[in-house]
Amino acid sequence: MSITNVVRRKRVARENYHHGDLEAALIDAALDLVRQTGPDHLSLRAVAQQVGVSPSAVYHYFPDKDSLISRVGDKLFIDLANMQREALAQIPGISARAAKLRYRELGRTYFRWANKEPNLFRLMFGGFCKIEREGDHQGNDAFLMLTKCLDDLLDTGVISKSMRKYGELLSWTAVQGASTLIVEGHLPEAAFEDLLDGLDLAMRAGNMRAGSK
Amino acid sequence: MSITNVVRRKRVARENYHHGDLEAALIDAALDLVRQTGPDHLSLRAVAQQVGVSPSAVYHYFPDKDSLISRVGDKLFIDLANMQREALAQIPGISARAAKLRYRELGRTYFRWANKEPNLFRLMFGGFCKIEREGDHQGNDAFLMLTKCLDDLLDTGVISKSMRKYGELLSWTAVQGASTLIVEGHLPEAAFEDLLDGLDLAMRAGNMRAGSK
DNA sequence: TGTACATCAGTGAACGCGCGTTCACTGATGTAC
DNA sequence: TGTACATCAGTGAACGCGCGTTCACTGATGTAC
Repeated sequence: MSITNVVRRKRVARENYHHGDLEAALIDAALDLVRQTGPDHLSLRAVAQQVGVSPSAVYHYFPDKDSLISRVGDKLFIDLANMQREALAQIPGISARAAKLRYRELGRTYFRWANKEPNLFRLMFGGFCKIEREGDHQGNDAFLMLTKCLDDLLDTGVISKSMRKYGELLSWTAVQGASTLIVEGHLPEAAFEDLLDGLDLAMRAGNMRAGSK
Repeated sequence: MSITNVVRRKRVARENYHHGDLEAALIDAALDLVRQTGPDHLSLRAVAQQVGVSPSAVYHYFPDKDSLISRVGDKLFIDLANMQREALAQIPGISARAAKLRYRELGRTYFRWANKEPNLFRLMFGGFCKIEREGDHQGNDAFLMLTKCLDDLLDTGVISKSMRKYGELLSWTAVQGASTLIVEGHLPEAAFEDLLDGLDLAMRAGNMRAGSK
């Protein structure tokens, strides 16, 4: 079947009896409902209703409710990575200044995402969706962007060689933890910028000569 | 009513018709069920059944299900703080070495808690229980212990004055984030000790002279 | 010490509801000739 | 181009269930005299 064929079929189908891309529509609807009501409280029937389809139709695309939720989780991780990619694209350049801005912006984007949509953040990190390849963070886009950022910071002499080793780990965990603690009300929102300042300073540990402005 | 009176009444009651301390028993049972099945999936009826009491009895002690869950959350925070207190008590002394060990043990206890009982950890930080006084972390026991640890590290010259300022924030967020990311399968378990190493190094940033072994 | 009574801590039935999942089905669509 | 047929993408009714919450109640307990 040619691509053209697929496209034509979709277009025609969408207007009539067949939905066209029900799978994607279900994921989007589920995402929207999670956003509004939280990851617990998501119901299959509500998702189907939102799309305007019978509950049983869902089972043509997902074996059960959990796998639908997992797919929503997958999409959220992709969305977050895309958001970070766009943020980085706004700050080009190989200067130390640009590298520093990119590093902070990467963290801010992560936090902003969490803070703006707490329920989506909870779905991602609250044990609702299974991680397919455990611990395989290396392969994911967001992690690669962080690695690139840290490499730039090292190359431009902003951070120390000795701290570079812990760069991804310390940055990711601190930003993740701050996001959770702020979202859940354990820390005030302003704490996030403080944390970025702390990370800036921390990442210079080991050779202060290179850490000058 | 005297204390003796209360105690006697409790003892007698427990054996007969009246439960004696149903409120605490319900919280314990709820905690146990959350531990097994996760914070979503907790049902009032199951809690009542576990205690051996009718579902409606719960309403003599809690206005609704959510407030029971919140009470479980409160207890968990207290339990964690107690566990940390006990861990610190095992490492007395005012030496730099003791201070360093206490600092690491504080983080490890937090992580061990999360890793051993993921469902309880999810209840605490997954948006299931309302925080009564938002952002009032200063008052809580665990935070005070962390502050004390960091003061000791500063006094013994292990960490820098400039990083001391960010001590609580950076330590708490990093440990919290690492716990979440490891529990949820985004990072391998071994990453936690790496993180502690990274934090040790980071906290010396600003004046390396003081950071010598 | 014994009795009458108020209070207290629970019961048990019922409410209305929404849930995930199954199943046989139907009507639209695409395809072969 | 027209027709017969297979396939595909949905429907809708039903299943059995467990849920949170309410309400009138009852039997045990504590208290006053």
